[in-house]
Amino acid sequence: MARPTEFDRTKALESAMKLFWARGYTATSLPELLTVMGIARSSFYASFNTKRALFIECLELFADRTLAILNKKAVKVPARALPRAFLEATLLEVSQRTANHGCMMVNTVLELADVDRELNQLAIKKLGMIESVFQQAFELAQKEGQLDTLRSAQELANMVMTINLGLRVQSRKTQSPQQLKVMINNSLSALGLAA
Amino acid sequence: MARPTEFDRTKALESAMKLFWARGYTATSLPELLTVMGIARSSFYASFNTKRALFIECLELFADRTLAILNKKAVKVPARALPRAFLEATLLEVSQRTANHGCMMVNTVLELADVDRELNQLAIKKLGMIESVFQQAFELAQKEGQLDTLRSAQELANMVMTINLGLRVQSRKTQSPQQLKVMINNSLSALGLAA
DNA sequence: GTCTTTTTGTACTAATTGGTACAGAATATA
DNA sequence: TATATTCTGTACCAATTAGTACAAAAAGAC
Repeated sequence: MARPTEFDRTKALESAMKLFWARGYTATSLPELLTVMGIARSSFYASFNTKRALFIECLELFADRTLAILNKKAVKVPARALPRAFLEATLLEVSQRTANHGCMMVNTVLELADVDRELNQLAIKKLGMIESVFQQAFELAQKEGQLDTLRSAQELANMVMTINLGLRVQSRKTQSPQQLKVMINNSLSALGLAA
Repeated sequence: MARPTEFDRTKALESAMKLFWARGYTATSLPELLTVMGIARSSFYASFNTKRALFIECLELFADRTLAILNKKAVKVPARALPRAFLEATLLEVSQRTANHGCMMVNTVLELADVDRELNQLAIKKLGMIESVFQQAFELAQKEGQLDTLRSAQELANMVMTINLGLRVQSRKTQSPQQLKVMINNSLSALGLAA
């Protein structure tokens, strides 16, 4: 065998993900990708096939990380505190620059809805997985009597998602962390999940 | 003078707006625009200068129409019924295809946040005008004792906007009118504006 | 040190991008 | 009907797009 280690695939993927996250699929050009990834054109095609395939990998990386944050919180805090824990972790406990990038799944849904059905559906599926985690947490909490049953777990999870999606848009329109904090508090209190 | 009427500028602008609304700024090419507008390349540049200038015109057309709907409802229904009237008018009382396009301002904010600061700011400004209408309606209603003052008009308007933004994202992920209706009801009831 | 393999950089390609130039057609005014 | 003006269609432009070809360099295996 010969010349094994090449560059650092994981780091390159990470850099590409950040750029796609900030600028979207269409507006990100291959030369820009190569620059931030720090690799040559031929290495790119050898390792990632196409721009589109790379985008899918990036979207899945982003979704996996988001789900990891959510699942980690889900085993640490009670279900009624999960929405707050998730929103604060992803919107407040990050740099303002990161918060301003919003959520890559949400960005993708809006950018590609009528442009690339397949990528759009992938993003929608990932958002559905987030919603499922909330729903299952609420179902369990309701069974154990830790959460009132005025609303079904399914309905409540859906409402949390609507709020979540709304806040992701808010976070893309250059909001300060203070403003975002107020919005999170108000939204959660409206849902009866403030405490 | 000679040859006055050219094509129908208003209709061409309308067609362009619909395409930008559905596909966004970057993914809409000039040939596509010419096709739906039904005009030749030279006529296009004579009447609309550049693709970017056309987009600005379209965004302003969309915002004007949205504000017109909101203002019309604002003089017809009490302030606490305004959010519902607006959401139903723009999400339910339109074709499903139209609802699935979401809101052009929201789409623009997410697509161009880190791509074209100027267009992004324009979309943000228009969304701010929507929020202002809600705020002023709430202020007046509170002065006249028709709306409780548990929350300030400013806070309430902001919460309505977060819900509104969230529902625009929901509407882009191929939701049925029935699902959207449920989401609208649940969101408004969470805000204490259900009745 | 030689061989083999996989890297890398550069030079391409064909298609598409937004935008321009310009000749010729069309039409209102005179 | 002649003129002036503004339209339209086509042909172009330079730049950029994603993707390919290939020679040369690099490095482990033997």
